[in-house]
Amino acid sequence: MSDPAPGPATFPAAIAARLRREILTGALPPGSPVKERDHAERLGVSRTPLREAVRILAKEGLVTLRPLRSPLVADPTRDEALDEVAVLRQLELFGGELACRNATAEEIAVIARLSETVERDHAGGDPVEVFDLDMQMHRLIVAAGHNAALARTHGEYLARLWRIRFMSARQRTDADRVLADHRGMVAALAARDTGAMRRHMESHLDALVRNVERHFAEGGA
Amino acid sequence: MSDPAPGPATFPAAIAARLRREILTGALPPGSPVKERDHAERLGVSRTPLREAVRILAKEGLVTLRPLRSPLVADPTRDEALDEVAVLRQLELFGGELACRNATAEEIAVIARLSETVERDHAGGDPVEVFDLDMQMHRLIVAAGHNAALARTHGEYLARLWRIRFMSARQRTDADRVLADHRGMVAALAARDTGAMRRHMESHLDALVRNVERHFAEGGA
DNA sequence: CTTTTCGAAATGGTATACCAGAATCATGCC
DNA sequence: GGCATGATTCTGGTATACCATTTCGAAAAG
Repeated sequence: MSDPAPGPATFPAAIAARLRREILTGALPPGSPVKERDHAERLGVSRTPLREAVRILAKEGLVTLRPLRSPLVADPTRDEALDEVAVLRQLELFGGELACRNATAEEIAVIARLSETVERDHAGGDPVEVFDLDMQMHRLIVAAGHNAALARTHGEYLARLWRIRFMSARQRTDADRVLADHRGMVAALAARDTGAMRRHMESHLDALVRNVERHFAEGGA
Repeated sequence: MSDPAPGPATFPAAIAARLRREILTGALPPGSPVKERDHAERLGVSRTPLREAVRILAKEGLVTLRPLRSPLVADPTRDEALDEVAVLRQLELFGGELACRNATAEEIAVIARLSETVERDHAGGDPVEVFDLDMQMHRLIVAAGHNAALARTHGEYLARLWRIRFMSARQRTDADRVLADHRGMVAALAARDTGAMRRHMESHLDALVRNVERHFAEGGA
């Protein structure tokens, strides 16, 4: 979420990254069609790689495919979003448990440093930047569990929920409690205390559920 | 796993289904390259849809993509497979818990009927058929949890682990304990007893872990 | 004025031609 | 004889042309 307008993206993954950014920032609003020719011309690329990029985004759940029709930018309902949060919760709790068991000292140190960075930059830093750091921390914790399949699937859910998380988080930051959760998670990880880790992660994830519910209650798109 | 040699598959999903079957049955052994031109000609289809089919299989984890190289039929190591089983375990346990809470009476009845079918056909029936029914039962239980995201992700893991599960199950059936687990799961579901459900599913999934470990210990491919 | 119908434009799906990088093998040098 | 090196062949990546279906507006019937 930093590059402004890079040159013509050549690989499908790069095209997907660009479209993903446009979707997540709202430049491509939910429900809008993703027409192959239009976006291909706009991005200075052929239909073939753009088509593949759309498929990548579809697999991530950011766009929904319709046979013989234009794909649409995904527009999950409240219940669908909560279902995804529920799965994310299970994946992340499992990741935390594995991290307590398998994380190396270096990984713990990196996570602790990142937590401090978030805490330091929280007040003055760019909210988007802080939000990305927060997500990166969760990703690192799961990665520290040393289960590649879990890390991959967890990453997919994070990507799919990025926009909702972002729009939920910017409404009310809950800054103090979020930071307290982070501190608790880092401490639990350092102590390899799976019970404490689970408690702090549950607190964190419960807050996410509340944020999402409030987001939709306030007519979020 | 029934159609012998259908006519030219026209849609990518159909092509993917055919390739999937060939991979899971071992016709395309793990590690073998999936060359676009060869298979496109063999299946009487162009490279474009076949390419998309390969991407579908890649997302399912059945083939691994390499930049500028032929994709390979996936050949997971023991640890990778066990990692995936561990995630499947979490997903399935969560599905069982949700099923106890959200399943309708009709869904419970369907699952109970299927369990009886498996039990009846187990002795004489085709092993492949029985295996598919077993997997279908797990799929139905998770689906009864009424969490679409969970069902989708769980289905992906089932597909990815199909071959290993199949080759593990055919070695030693563990028939009696498997059927006992099924009965226990159905009973727990009917009683909406999440604790009992979890215990029986854990028994089932522990057996799966043992099967996979034995499969690799015996030099499984 | 509303509704239906027909046709032109648009759009996704597929086939094919072309391009760039990689693998392979023959050849020549050490 | 072994190894580096080069050209040929093969393979995935991309662009483009063609086709089938859908869509949507205009025109005509009610």
